[in-house]
Amino acid sequence: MARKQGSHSDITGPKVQAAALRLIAQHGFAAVSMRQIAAEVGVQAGALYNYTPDKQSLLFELMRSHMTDLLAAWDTADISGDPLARLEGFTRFHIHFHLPRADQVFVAYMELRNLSPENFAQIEAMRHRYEDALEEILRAGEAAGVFKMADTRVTTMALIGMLTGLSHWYRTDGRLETATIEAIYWDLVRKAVAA
Amino acid sequence: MARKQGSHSDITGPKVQAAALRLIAQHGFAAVSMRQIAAEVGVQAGALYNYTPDKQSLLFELMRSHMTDLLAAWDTADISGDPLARLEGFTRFHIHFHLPRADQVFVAYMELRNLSPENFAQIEAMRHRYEDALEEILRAGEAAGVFKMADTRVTTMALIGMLTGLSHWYRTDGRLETATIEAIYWDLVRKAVAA
DNA sequence: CGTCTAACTGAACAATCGTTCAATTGCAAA
DNA sequence: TTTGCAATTGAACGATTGTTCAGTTAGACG
Repeated sequence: MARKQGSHSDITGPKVQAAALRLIAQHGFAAVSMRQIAAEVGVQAGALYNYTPDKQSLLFELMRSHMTDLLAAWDTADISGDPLARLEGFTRFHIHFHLPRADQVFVAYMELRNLSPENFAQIEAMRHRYEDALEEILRAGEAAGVFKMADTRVTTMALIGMLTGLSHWYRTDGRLETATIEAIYWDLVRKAVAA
Repeated sequence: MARKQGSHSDITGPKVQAAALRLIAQHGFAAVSMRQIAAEVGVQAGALYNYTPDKQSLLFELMRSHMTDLLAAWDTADISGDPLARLEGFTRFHIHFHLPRADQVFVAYMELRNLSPENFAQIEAMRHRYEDALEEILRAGEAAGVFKMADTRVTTMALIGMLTGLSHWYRTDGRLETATIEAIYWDLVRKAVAA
């Protein structure tokens, strides 16, 4: 019979994820030990194995849930309209979603090489779905004559790179609000693909 | 009395650097052991300490020499002319320099958090000098009225991010030549900051 | 040809790694 | 209040870590 709500399990589980995310983002997966994560949670190392079968699965679950959240949020966002409006929607959605999730973005980008081949393939597939969403918008705009690019696939990767790079230097305590950043980046994106 | 040229030292030294660079780029600094590097070189682990005082210094030297090469190449490039020509020069220089150095770029970006605070500060300062070179071009173009941006500093970071992101997905065995990539990216950069 | 020493080996060091598991704890249900 | 079991402890495991160092080797020099 399972424990009721409020039992330690329901509290410790999320704590493990949060501690692992923070520590891995800061020091890197290979540099963080299970004992460090356990200490941050306030338990012994052995207790972590009630919440993950092993260290690799812990990393994978962090990345998988981040990508799942991203794709779910994108589906919910329901960006529609003409290609220009959809491109603006994608740009603002990307920034709005990623800026408050600095640790997740960091881990999802930096720790890909520490995933097992099977786990890597799953994350990569999800990332690809997200990239394809942008590429589809660009192709629609190209077909409609409102966008003009030398190479659509390369432009997709270039814009994704520009948007993702933002998470690597933006600081929430800096001089710029999220809304300001959104406007600046949208200006760059819009002009870059303008017909 | 030092050994003459052709001694093992002159051969093993570069081999250590090359092996460390390749392995760290592939698996990450913390995930690579001194014994793995030694095995790749063809020596025992203890022999590495003829070429580096410790593992941390080995990483720092890889990053320092990469950044030194970059800044030296930029100084030599001697990009001049009107702001538009200089921006094109910077864009093409960046791609031309970075594309054949995928491992160095990877290590220089992914392993910053594994540097000691003093070493980090040095690398960061060099990176800043490079970013400033782009920012100066953008400001000159802005003053001349040939560029127009919502925020010059943010645009600098956005363009650097876009250009650097290229190294993360570009494969030398892919469908696109370096010259083609240069042209595509220059097209995006030029339009993004156009007045 | 014999000498010297840079280069390297191979073993050892204490520390730390991920993971397992019998024993203990403490709360919820009966 | 007693019972049952989820949650956790704490110790242990074999493996591996970065680093040191006395001893061996081999190639260039006098």
